[in-house]
Amino acid sequence: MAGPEGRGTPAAGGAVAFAAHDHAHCTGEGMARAEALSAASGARLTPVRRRTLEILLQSHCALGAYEVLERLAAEGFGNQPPVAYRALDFLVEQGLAHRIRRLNAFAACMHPGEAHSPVFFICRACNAVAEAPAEAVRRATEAAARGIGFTVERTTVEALGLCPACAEAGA
Amino acid sequence: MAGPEGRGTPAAGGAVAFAAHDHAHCTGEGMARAEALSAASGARLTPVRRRTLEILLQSHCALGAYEVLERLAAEGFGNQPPVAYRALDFLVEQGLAHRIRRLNAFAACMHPGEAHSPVFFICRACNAVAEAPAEAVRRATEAAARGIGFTVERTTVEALGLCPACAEAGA
DNA sequence: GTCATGTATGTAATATCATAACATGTCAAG
DNA sequence: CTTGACATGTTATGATATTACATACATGAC
Ligand SMILES: [Zn+2]
Ligand SMILES: [Zn+2]
Ligand SMILES: [Zn+2]
Ligand SMILES: [Zn+2]
Repeated sequence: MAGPEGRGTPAAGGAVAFAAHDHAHCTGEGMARAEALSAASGARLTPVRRRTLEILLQSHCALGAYEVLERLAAEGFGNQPPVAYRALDFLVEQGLAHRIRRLNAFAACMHPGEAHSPVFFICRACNAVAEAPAEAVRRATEAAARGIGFTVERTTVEALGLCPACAEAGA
Repeated sequence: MAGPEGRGTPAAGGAVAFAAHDHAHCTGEGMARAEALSAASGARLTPVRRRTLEILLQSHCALGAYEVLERLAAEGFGNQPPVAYRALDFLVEQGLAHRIRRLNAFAACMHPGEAHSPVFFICRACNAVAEAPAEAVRRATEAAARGIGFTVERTTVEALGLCPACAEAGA
């Protein structure tokens, strides 16, 4: 129902991409890709999981587990934390969503399927979040790891700063 | 009193550096640098703050705020969460400690003073943590940021994987 | 000195995030 | 129809973090 909203002020948003664009398209596209990937991998995209992904895509924001839970519960799914955490963990494992640790929140992946090591850019003024592929960052991290004999399996890269809109407004 | 210990099993550690080395030296050296930097910048390294840094340096591990609090309280400082969080936040702001989000923990900085954008390597088997400078990672992140008009102020880079010891043991 | 001001600390209460443990339901293979 | 694997629901609790307010301490005017 509601447009993009979530963490941060409603006015400011918390959008997963900075540029304006067609949300409905994102959502439809995202669900279609998720379906395809799940079918291919044999992962079971059950009703709660599917709906959880839709919620993330529709909100187009980073949402806390309890925000997701609220929406799920309002639609007749369980209303206890594990319901949301389990669905979210599944999505993260399948590469359909990401966890953003600085915000204690989750966001639908903008590039599912493609092998990617995303960087998240988080605006400290409006809480908007953008996911960008960053192969170069991954390579640099692994180079540093080799120097100390560490084997990298996953990396979390989150940058805090100002989105284009807030930088302009603040200037 | 106790040697290095904290998050994770006492046996396994959670050390802030993988290689064996002289803890006492680290601690003394670390406190001396902290003193010098605080004097230079005018920051007030008060008793709680000073002791908090010592605790991090001595433990030589990533410690949770409540673990730090426990130790502070045992020495007569306040025993409520804000006491620990305030001291830890101060240290992080001054660049004397880092917050490790994946572990909900804090660790003394191994390279205070030097401008650095650290990468943390976290062993998923033994919880050991190593801090490594990674200028190349910062540059790659900023390059990606420029592409979308984002202004980076701080970055968090945490890599999960296997430390040399655990990789060998597991192999 | 003492007064006002800013900063640091102490404490109580509460908010927020996350998981453990167990019960119930669903579905397909045997 | 039973069994086993997996998903979901629910209760309870644990772990992490912050708000709000009270108190103490420093510093610099007056
Ligand atoms: Zn992604
Ligand atoms: Zn912004
Ligand atoms: Zn450091
Ligand atoms: Zn290890």
